[in-house]
Amino acid sequence: MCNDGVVPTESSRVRSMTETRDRILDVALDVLGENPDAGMGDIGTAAGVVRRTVYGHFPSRLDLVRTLTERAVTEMTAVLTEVNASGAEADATWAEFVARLWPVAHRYRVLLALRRGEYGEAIHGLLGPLDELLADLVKRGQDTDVFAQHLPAGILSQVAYGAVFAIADSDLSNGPLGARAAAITSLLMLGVPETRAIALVDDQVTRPGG
Amino acid sequence: MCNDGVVPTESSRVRSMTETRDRILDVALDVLGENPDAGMGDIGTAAGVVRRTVYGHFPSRLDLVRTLTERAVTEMTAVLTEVNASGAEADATWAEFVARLWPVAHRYRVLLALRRGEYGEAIHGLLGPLDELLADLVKRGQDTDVFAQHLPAGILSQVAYGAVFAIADSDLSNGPLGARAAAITSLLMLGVPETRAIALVDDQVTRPGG
DNA sequence: TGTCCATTGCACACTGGTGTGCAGTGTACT
DNA sequence: AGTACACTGCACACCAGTGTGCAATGGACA
Repeated sequence: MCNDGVVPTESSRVRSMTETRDRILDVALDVLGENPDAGMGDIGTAAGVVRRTVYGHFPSRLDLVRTLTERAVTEMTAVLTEVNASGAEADATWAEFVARLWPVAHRYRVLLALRRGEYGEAIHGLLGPLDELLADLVKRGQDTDVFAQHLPAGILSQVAYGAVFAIADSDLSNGPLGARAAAITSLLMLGVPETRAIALVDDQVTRPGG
Repeated sequence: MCNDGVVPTESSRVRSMTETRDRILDVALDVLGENPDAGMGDIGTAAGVVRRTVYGHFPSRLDLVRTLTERAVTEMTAVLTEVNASGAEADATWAEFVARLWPVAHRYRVLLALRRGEYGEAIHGLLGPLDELLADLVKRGQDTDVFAQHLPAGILSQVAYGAVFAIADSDLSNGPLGARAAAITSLLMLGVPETRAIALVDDQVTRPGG
C-alpha cells in the first residue's frame, strides 16, 4: 500500500496479466488472419488460454476487434506522420511510407476482411484520421505534378492504399516480392512513371536505414 | 408423355419454376452484395418466396453460391475470349475488356467477399480457367512491351484484375466514375503511361459500340 | 501462514443460422 | 373431374458461437 495513484512496478502479478492480454491480442491477429470467422474459443486456445479467460480481458468480441483496430491505426498513423515530416517529394514520401508501412499492413491485414460485416462500421470510424492524412499526401503530390489527376485525391489515395492492403492480404505477402510489388504497384496507380517508380522503390530497398 | 428426351415447350409450369429459380439467383446477388452473411431466409424473403422454397431449388447454401459463381465465371470468360479475339494491342484489349467486364464485375462483386471463409475453396477452384486467360493476355502485353515487367504475368494479372473487382466493390462502383476509374487504374498498374491509358479508356467511353 | 486474484473448468441461457419432414393449398395440365 | 406439383407454413433437430455465473485451484505477495 505504498502507492496511491499510478503503479510504478507492480512486478509479477499485473505484468503477467498484461502479458496474457497482449498475447491474446497478438495471437488474435494470426488466428483471425487465417479465418476471420474464428471464435473467441479458437483465439483463446491459440493463446494457450481458456475461452473464459479471453472474456475476462475483453468483455465482448467487438471489444477485442476494436482494440486491435486502435492498435493498427495508432501504428500506421505514427509511420505516416513521421514520413510526412521528412519534406521529400510526394512520390518519394509515398515510397518510403509503403516500405515502412509494409510490416504493419501485413500484420493487420485481417482488418481488410473484418472491415465488412458486423464490425465494418466500428473499423471504418477509427480509420478516419488516417484517411485524411493519406488524402493530404496525395493532394500534395497532385499539386506538385508528380501524381496523376484522373481521380480526386480522396478517392485516389483510397484506391492506392487499398491496393497496398490487398497485396498484403494476398499470396504475395509472403516472400520478398510483397513489399516491392505493393510499393511499385501503388506508385504506378498514382501515375508515377514506371522507371521513376522502380528507382524510388529500389532506392528504399537497398538502403536499410531511412 | 409425348416427349422422351429434352422438352421443347413445357409451357407454364416448368417455366414459372425456372423463373422462380432465376429470381432467387438474381436477388441473392443483391442481398449477399449488401451483406455476405445474409441467410437463406433473407434471400427467400427478398425474392418473394419462403425460405423452404429456396431449399427446394438449392439443397444447400453452398449449392446456391456455387451456381452463382459458375454463372459469373461463364459470363466473364465469354467477355474475355470475345475481346481477346479482336487482335488489338494488349493494352487496348485490356481497356475494352474492363469496359465490358464492368457491369458483370459490379454484379458479381459479392464473390470478392465470399471468396474468403467457407466457400473460398469452391470459388477459387472455379476461377482457375479465367485466371489463365488473364495471365495470357498480360503475358502478351509484356512480350510486346506495352505492359511493365516488374512482376511476373501471373501475379501482375491477378493484381490488376483484383483492383478492378475491388473498385467494383467500393463506393466508386455507383456513379459514372466507377468504370473509368477501374480501367485507368488497372492500366496504370500494368505499366501503361497515364496519357495513353486515359486515351484508351476515353476512346472506349465515347464510342458506344466496340 | 493467510489473503488476493488471475485463471480454470464446468454450468447455463440465448441467439441465429442450417437442413429436413410433412400436411395443406392453389393452380396448371389431362 | 382428377392429378401432379410448386409453393406454403408450420414443425422439428442440430450446430456453433456468444456472453454469464460460480465454485475450485494455484501461485504471488504481505
